[in-house]
Amino acid sequence: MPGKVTIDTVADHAQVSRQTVSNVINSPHLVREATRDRVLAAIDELGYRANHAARQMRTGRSRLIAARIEPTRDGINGSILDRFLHGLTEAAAPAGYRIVLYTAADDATEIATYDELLGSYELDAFVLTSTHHGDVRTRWLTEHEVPFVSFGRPWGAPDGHSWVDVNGAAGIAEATRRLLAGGHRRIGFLGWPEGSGVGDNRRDGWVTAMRDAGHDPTGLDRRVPDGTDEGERAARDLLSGGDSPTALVCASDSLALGALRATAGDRRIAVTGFDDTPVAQAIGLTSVGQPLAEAAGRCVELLARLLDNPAAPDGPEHILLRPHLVVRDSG
Amino acid sequence: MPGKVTIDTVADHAQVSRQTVSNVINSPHLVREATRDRVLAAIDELGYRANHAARQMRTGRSRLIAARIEPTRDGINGSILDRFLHGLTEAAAPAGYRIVLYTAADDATEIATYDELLGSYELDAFVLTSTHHGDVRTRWLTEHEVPFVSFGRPWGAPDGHSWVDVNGAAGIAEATRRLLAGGHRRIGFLGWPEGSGVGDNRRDGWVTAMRDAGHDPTGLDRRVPDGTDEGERAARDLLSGGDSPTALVCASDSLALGALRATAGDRRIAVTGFDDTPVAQAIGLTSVGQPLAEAAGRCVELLARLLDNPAAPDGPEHILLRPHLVVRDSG
DNA sequence: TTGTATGCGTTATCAA
DNA sequence: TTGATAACGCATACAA
Repeated sequence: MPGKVTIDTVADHAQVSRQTVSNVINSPHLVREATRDRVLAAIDELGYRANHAARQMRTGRSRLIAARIEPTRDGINGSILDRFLHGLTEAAAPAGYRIVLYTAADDATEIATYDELLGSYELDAFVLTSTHHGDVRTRWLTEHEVPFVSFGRPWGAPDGHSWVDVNGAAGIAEATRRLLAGGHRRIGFLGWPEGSGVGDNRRDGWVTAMRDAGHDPTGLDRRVPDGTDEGERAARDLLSGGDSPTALVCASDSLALGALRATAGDRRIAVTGFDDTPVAQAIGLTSVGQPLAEAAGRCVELLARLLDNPAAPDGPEHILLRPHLVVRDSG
Repeated sequence: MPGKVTIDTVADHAQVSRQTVSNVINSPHLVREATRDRVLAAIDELGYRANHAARQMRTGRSRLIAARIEPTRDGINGSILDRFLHGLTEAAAPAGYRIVLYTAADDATEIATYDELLGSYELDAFVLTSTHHGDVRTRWLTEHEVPFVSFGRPWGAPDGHSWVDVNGAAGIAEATRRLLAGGHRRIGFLGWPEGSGVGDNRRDGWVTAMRDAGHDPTGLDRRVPDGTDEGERAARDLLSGGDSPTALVCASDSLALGALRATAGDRRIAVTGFDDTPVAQAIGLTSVGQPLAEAAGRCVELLARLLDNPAAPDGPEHILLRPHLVVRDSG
């Protein structure tokens, strides 16, 4: 420990005042080049790094962004948000931000956590995930004037904030069209119960693709809670009738895995999943992959812009990313 | 925004000095009960929360713990550390700490990150993961007197620091013994090349269990880099000879998945994996599960103790956790 | 272009 | 048991 290097140490070393050092760091254009070089050299030589706490106290900004880490729900789908977190961490660092983690069981406790986090840590912003219908979190944050971006559209709510999302409908539509191009006509859909923004959107993609190709999707879908067993049951049900589907497009890899079990190795029935999870990779399931790293990067971009222009002259921005189909053996 | 509530606001409200408020918070025993109650009431009423930056500046402690998030290597095994992170976040919060994320491609850049993180954010401690032979990170942290705990033993290095680990050998031994009890005699092992602490340890479990049961493990193992394809090839190789194994114990779920492919649905050949990943759950693979939440909790415990007693009178502590076998269809 | 003075909110030291 | 004062390291307004 070579003694703490503060801005004063640097000032002494470079034979300038403390203020000049501060200017070199925060407003370099105010300082004559020769002076600046001397200060920079001193900073480098001494290994000076601005103390975060002191700066935060003065500016009120912590350069910390909070993000939630999920309490490991479904093992299959759980990994997506983790991958998003990876991306967030990687994108935030070069922008000078760090990611702080928190967990919350539901919206109410999440809001309580906001309150606590903001009160003591003075976080600069939040990245919300898993937005849904009737999401009270966005309203709370807006009312408290906390900068935030959501990964996920504000389903059913006004677009009062910036968000980044992936066009699930487009992804499912692409998967469906690919099957149509492959000669399939009766393509079923396994999705979630009505009312989930994400789920309804994915189903829309299937409906649109079918209609566009002149096929009536009526009766060809089942809507069940997410899960492998649920998917298996629904798929059996769908496949048991007369005129049963020759292909199944699913809203998640869990459902798709269940469907695959239901087809019991009958390779003629094509199955596609959603999210390109490790499970899909492992078992050779064709799946729609989300560009998570890009989504995370965009979130950081939007946030950085938001934080730099507190006046927000641009208004909220919305970015809709296209997913990509990863074709594997399953059809 | 009802105006910032600082310690002075509380002091005014409770008719005491600022210092007394501080004492109520940090050294309650110094304050008379009546005074304390009055202050506490004021704190509650005003919704006061200590400003983190100011406290940090004074005490030099940030109550922030850094942990690495992996750059999504193998999709199958990647999830383990994420689950560990979940546990860390959950355990840290009640102890008054938060987890800050960072990424690093290798040990060298990780050390550079330590330096930067410590210099500017003044993190209190680090949680290391994926310790390995010749790990330079632990030495750096020790030399710089940075408190840290590792999840993973210091393979081949002196136990100079506290760590938490899971007894992989015991887990593999248990899996092996279970197969022995089920009548298997020729039990093969699929592991990683020699030199990886974790891998060698897992293999030891198999060797020990076999020898204890009076069986010679010689020639019954293959050691390959982790991966599904590698596992499949190695399993084929192992199964192709005469007197081929009737069961395969694997060092990872990736290898086990490969082995499962090699057995091509021959249910008589039992396969077990390691880590109880989502993939194992999805395909019904028997696997050894690590108590990740508990490991994370223990890490926080050790860290908290370390940070409270900077003198470290206890010396480093070591905690070895037992994994548990999750039995599924695969044997 | 550079320097001086001040304050951010907290805790530690010391005196009362 | 309580209170006054200083100090942590930095950035800003203002003066030179």
